[in-house]
Amino acid sequence: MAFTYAYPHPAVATDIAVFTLRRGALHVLLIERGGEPFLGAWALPGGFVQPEEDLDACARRELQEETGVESDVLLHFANFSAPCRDPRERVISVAYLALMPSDELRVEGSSDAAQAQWFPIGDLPPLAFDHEEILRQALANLGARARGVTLLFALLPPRFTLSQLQAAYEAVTGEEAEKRNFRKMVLGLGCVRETDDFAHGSHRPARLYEAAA
Amino acid sequence: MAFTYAYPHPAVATDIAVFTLRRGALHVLLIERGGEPFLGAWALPGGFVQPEEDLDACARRELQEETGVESDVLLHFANFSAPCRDPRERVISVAYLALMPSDELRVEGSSDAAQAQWFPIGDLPPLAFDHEEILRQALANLGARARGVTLLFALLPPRFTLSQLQAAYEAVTGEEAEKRNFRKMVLGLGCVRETDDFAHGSHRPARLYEAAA
DNA sequence: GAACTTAGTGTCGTCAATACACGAACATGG
DNA sequence: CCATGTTCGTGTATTGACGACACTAAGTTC
Repeated sequence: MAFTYAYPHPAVATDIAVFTLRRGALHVLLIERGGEPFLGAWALPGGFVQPEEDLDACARRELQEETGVESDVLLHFANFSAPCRDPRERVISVAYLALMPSDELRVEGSSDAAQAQWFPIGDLPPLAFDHEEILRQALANLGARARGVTLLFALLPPRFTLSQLQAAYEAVTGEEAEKRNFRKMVLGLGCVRETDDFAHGSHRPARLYEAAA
Repeated sequence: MAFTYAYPHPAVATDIAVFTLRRGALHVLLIERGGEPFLGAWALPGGFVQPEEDLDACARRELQEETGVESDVLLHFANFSAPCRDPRERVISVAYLALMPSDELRVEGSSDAAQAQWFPIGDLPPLAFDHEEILRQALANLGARARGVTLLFALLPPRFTLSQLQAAYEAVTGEEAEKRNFRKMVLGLGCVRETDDFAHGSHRPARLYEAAA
């Protein structure tokens, strides 16, 4: 066995708050725990870091394992390290937030998760561990970063209308935006490029945009 | 022994980039390592998390032990978790940045540190581990947060002149500010309160300000 | 083809940020 | 003590950004 430092080693896990939009409302993905502690309770997906991966890779792997999806956006936003946040032993949680377009949801259970399910923000069950606090901070962080707009692309399909983008903006920040000003801002930022195609289906078709190079 | 999760446990440490201003230039505190690995190399202060403390407390304690000072500002900004960043075993580093007024420096060595010393940014020795990368990110993060101005109070004595504040702003962000506009901005933010005292010593005395309630 | 619904646009007023120059107050040195 | 030098401290005019606001355009649906 290799040398190890003479200090106690805590367990280290990542927890991921995965957000998506469904019918215009922000939802978060929760799993029902399949083991102790908190058997049967809802929790954020996540798991322990493996020896050969860094924390980003751990979060990406756990997300893949527990939801079957890969997210372009996977952002670390805080650590949670209270000594007793897990009743069994010390676990330091490295918290990430992830975004995905609602199309790509393939919610599946796994060994650690009896089931996985989307919950609307604002109608959440009680959560295991300190996950309510983690989720609170994830939402605050997401809201702050959403002002840059580019983050929101990860909540939308590859091509989207400006109305969709605005709806995402409003759902995430909680603030209403004025249509003309919002469009001016987005186009002014230069972060979208217009395509020649239009979204049909309801009333007047809307031009489709995509993320700029 | 209590139950432990059946996953390998990495070592977890905090590393702290402590900044101060000396003669108008931003400096960072480095220690000369007193043990292997990287014996004799310069490194950021830091150390392993103890069972009964959370990460913030760990950073605060290490800062106290290795520099003898307590900082009001101690901010987590990133994790560093490449599996091989420490040659002996896996160590996940939780990186903090701290600020302190140049008055309060009591640089002392310790068991882990042969000596501690302030280095000007821009004239740094080679650093141990991945500490050069950590420091780079700390500087970028500090620069971004300094625009809020309130963070800068931690670099100054309790009462300071607006010229001092502006010098701190310029040293940290690297950008020059226009005197009248800078004062307008600071006073407009309402984050400082003027006192009835003045700083004497050179030429015309400058009014002293303090952090607003 | 009439009615409905969403898409898309331009202007004006207000406010914030920028650039810019000089008199005031004190220290220093002759 | 007076002249000089240095930093402190202020106001205005211009410009660009942001917010409010109402109507026409284009398809869909009935």
